[in-house]
Amino acid sequence: MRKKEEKKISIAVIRRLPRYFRYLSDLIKLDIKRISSKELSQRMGITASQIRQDLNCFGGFGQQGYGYNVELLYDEIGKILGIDKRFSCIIIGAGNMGNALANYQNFRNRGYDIVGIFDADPRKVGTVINDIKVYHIDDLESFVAKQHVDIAILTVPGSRVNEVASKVTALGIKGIWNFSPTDLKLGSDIVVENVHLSDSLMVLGYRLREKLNGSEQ
Amino acid sequence: MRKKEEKKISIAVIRRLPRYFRYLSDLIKLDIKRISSKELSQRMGITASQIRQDLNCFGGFGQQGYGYNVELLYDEIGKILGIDKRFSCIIIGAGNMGNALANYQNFRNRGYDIVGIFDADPRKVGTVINDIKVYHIDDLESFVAKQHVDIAILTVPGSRVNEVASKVTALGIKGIWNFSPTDLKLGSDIVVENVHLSDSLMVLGYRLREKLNGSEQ
DNA sequence: TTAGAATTGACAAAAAAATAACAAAATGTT
DNA sequence: AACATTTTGTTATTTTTTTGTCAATTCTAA
Repeated sequence: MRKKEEKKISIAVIRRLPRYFRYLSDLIKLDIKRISSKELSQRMGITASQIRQDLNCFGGFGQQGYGYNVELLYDEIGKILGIDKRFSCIIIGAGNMGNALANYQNFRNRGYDIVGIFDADPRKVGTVINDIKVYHIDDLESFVAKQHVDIAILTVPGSRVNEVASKVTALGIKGIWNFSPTDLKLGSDIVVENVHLSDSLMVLGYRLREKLNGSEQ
Repeated sequence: MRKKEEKKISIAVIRRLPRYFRYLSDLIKLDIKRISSKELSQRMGITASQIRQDLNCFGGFGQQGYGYNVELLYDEIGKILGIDKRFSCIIIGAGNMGNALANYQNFRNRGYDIVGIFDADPRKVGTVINDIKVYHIDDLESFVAKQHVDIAILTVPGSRVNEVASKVTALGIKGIWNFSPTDLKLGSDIVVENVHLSDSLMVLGYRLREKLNGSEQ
């Protein structure tokens, strides 16, 4: 019932956790109290074996002959993902994507507070997006000196992102959520998660064309 | 020099292609004419072996003792990704994310034309975003009857997405780029590419916390 | 209370992916 | 022109990931 000690967990497993979390959240909404790995596997379209093995990386949350208690499992995965802890985030780049992210209420629910938005455009500075103030990028240093920031969300053009990322790193921010198409070249003491939308779209295009061509034959 | 016949290419390889494409584009901008798998591997932070093996899934684009011709390789990967072909896309959901995507010029450069935006909110209908008209969701059927649509980009709330996805599927659209946090339950004749932003952010949070805790010890 | 059914956790096997190794071919150098 | 160097394409090996199996445990129902 307690957590396994220090067996390095693969990133593939980690990336599945939010999905489990979503499905469990849905089960709670449906007022389902218990679930077997078999039934969950059918809902999620993966194997029961994988679910059991994934969950066992973190400890035995289930019970033989019974399955998993939905609410308990939800809480446990939430703890693993750190939903109970809060992160302080800033958005750099008040363009369309920055705007969209600033307006996402979901992030706050998941423990991510957006405490400021930064941009180089003086016309944007001083405005407010979803109750969050827009500051000039030059005020980033003094802002970070006053208020701790865990994560910088970068929605700046690809041409600027390396410069901004260096600045952010120099200020001691340890996490970057990068929306620019450019890969960041940074040291190993900073965690970067990329969201390359164009890449994703191109993969969709490839798969779609493959499917369409395949059905012609 | 010609393409390998019908050896099924894994999705892991496909997902790396856009990244190769980006790096080659950068090399062209730097006016670099040739590159070895070794040098590219150093730039990209992966192994040379992987690059050679990935590229060989599609054919021998390199030359022993020389390496790869940057421009040629760029063109070949472009062809594989179908950059030369065009896709007709619509955005469903004219909220913040829909707006942001409608304003991305990059998609058009990559062969993805956004030909219409749809929303249920009558206040949005009739407006124009980045020269693209916003229509009422009820006009989707007649729109699709007049104009072929390959891909639907879904930026609607999670609560609506299944309903919208069914409608889209019924109209014969074969590709979905899904931005809602909900997984879509659809038949196998439709290709779905998910962009689960919350999932990505939670993974960043996990990795960041792991790093911070790890350095404490 | 007992027997049968269900289901996990752990381990084994299989499959997939990544990396390494190397012969073959082209380049560059003297 | 000869030879050392570079570098690919391909095959072999290793590692990682996924899937399958089953004893042990708990539940359920008579």
